Amino acid sequence: MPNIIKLATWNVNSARLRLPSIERFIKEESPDVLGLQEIKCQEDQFPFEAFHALGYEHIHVAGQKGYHGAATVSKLPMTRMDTDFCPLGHARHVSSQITANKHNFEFHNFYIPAGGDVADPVVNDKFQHKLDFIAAMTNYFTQRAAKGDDRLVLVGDFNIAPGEHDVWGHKQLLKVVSHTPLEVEVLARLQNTYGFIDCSRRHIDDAEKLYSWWSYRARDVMKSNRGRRLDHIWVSPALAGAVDTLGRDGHAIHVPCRIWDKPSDHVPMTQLIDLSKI
DNA sequence: ATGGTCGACTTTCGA
Repeated sequence: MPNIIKLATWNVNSARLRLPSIERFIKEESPDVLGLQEIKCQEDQFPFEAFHALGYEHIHVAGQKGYHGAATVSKLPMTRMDTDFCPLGHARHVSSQITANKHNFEFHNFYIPAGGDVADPVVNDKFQHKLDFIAAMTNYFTQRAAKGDDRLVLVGDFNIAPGEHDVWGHKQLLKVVSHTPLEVEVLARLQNTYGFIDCSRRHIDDAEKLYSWWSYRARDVMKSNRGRRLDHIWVSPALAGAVDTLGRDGHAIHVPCRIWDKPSDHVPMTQLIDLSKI
């Protein structure tokens, strides 16, 4: 087992329909652990065999019929954790304790609610649900943070682009769900519980545009390039050294996946973790 | 200019 492992996250918008693309991504990038969101199937419909054939022996699925859903597939041994964040009972999260070279870390895979169209919790239940879901995460990690120096990885589709250069047009999107000041604030509050490190910005300047999602509705999606950085990989401070070994080269947002055949509207991202530094 | 497109599973919802 090498000392450097690769973690990945991808909102695939249907695990079954996207399976050929997922297989291609795995062959190109060989992640050791891959968190999937929006699998859009029940657990018994998840393509376990395809992942087993690619060496992912360990699979945790939180599925439901038709909508949402998260799954984590891993080459490394995992133990399922018992956590719950969704007030509506949606399958939007799966937490796993992972063992790598005798080191343990937790891998929390999230699909935070998108929040509907109107950025007002009074008139839009979906926006309120998004805030409630993030509040449940914040409560959980606040309690955890009081106890010690845990090795945590949080990944997934957070459905919030926090920074000015995490969207194609900051001013144009200030009232658009995913980039409102209120969402940015509650995400920062979640991040502050542990002082989570935003891996995409660890070695890339805040002024550089970074996107992980582009609407299906856009024409000439890559030419117009009206993207948002909705997907995230965060690590707790105990893993800071483990993400710094390779600097900027340790992280990647795999933009070309957006123009593969039958693409997801999100692209995957990867982060290397140097186990010798934990 | 306020559309437009996906995917699952229905005659519509969530994104």
